[in-house]
Amino acid sequence: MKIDPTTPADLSQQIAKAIRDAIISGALPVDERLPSEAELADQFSVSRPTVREALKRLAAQSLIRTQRGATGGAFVNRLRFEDAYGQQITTSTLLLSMNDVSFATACEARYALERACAPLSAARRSADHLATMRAEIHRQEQPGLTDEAFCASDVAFHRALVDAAGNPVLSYQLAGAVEAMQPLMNMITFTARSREMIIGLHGDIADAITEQDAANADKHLAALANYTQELARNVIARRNMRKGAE
Amino acid sequence: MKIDPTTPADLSQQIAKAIRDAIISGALPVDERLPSEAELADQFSVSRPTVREALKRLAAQSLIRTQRGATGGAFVNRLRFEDAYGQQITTSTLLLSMNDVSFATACEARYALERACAPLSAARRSADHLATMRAEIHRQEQPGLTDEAFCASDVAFHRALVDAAGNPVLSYQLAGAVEAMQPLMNMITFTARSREMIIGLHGDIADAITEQDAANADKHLAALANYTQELARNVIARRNMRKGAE
DNA sequence: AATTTTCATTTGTCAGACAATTAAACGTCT
DNA sequence: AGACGTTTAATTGTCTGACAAATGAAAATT
Repeated sequence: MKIDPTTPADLSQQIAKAIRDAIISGALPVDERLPSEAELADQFSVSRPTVREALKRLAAQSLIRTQRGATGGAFVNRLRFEDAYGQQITTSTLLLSMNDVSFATACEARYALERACAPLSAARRSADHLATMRAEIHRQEQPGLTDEAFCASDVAFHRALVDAAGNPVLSYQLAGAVEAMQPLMNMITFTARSREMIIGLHGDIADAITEQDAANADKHLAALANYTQELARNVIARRNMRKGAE
Repeated sequence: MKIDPTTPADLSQQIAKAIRDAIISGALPVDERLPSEAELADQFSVSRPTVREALKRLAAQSLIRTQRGATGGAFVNRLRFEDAYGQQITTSTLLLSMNDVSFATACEARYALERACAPLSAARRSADHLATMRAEIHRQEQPGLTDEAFCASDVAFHRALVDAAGNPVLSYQLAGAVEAMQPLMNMITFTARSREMIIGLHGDIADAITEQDAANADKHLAALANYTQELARNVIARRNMRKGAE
């Protein structure tokens, strides 16, 4: 592993890239121990703090883990789906909040992806996933539920629907789309009436998945997508009216 | 922003989390300048190297950018879709290579997501996207093309198809799925015969998108998914046979 | 008024030191 | 010999102080 000595700035970034490339290429396999910080400093001809900054960059991406002590050091970390979920959700949330993505765009993406999962979920759903979906619907029917709790349960319902597809790659991809929507969904305060409608559609979807009826599941998901978009349009229109009245 | 003084280890991680939470919550808006490293060190009662390690963690996630000089410092970075693509691709690639995800699973996820885009692409495709797709098909027909170049062109074709949906959130999500597959696809050395078949299906898909025929686009994408899976099964079967003969 | 110079501020890097942690090596006692 | 405590060496975590490099603002000069 070499770094370019002609561009002196950001040594820690260059070192991080060199090590990251070695991990991606497979030259450093999972659980392999990196040389100690002192050895890396020697190899790259930099100081230990600079090496440490590079290692912290990699740790922030869950590419390495560190351990203190005699046999400690930095080890190549097996990137697990659960670890990646968190990063995916953080990134997606910030992308939406920092780039003026309209609710309509985010909502469209979310339901398009979710509808892609539905046929697989219908085919492979386990009793566990069905039970989770039913439990969340039941929770959503509780009258005293706060808007935040309702939205959280909504997310849990949809994640169960996605997980039912039994494809971890899909679950990972969808985690970002579904979870990142929650702050936007929270902006839309659900009235009792709209909750009723949504719970009804959740029930229809759960029924279709139970009966392994992919076409019906898709139909009801599409209906839910349309209803959500309509709700959002109303909320936005009302907000604009209020603004105009001020 | 406070950090927990009772768990002394990993101060830089705690500081990074505190600042990250402030960014996600919106307390630190885009382009806001953070206090200087010396000031942060004072505020958190740690040394400057520790603060720097925390800032490097955030820089690794593209949450901040730094600038030297009198009016320099660390600024909250607007996370752009292009920046997020890279991280998404790195993470997806490592997830697939480190977790023994089967080709079938990855392929299923990829085509499920891509088929979710197809109806939107059919409705909204621009002349630009159509031209890109045709150009890549033309490139794929060149007889002297290496396997690597063919795969790269394949990726470009599918990215144009996804981008045609005109939804940046979808493009972001799909980037990981499509690009991360490339190393796996490269394992499958395409014969001249299979290239012909794939190019034909690409043409069918491009035709359907041109005619804004969502149903046909989906049909041909499904056919491409099936054919890819079949190719993979053959390659794997042949490899196992060779292993058995040794 | 325009240009050059100086200067203060900030990040980037380095050297050296000590604390905390950890497992292995070592010694001691039964 | 084996079990159990002790020492020790290696390694990361943190701190202090220093200097270099970049950069914009202020001051000096033409």
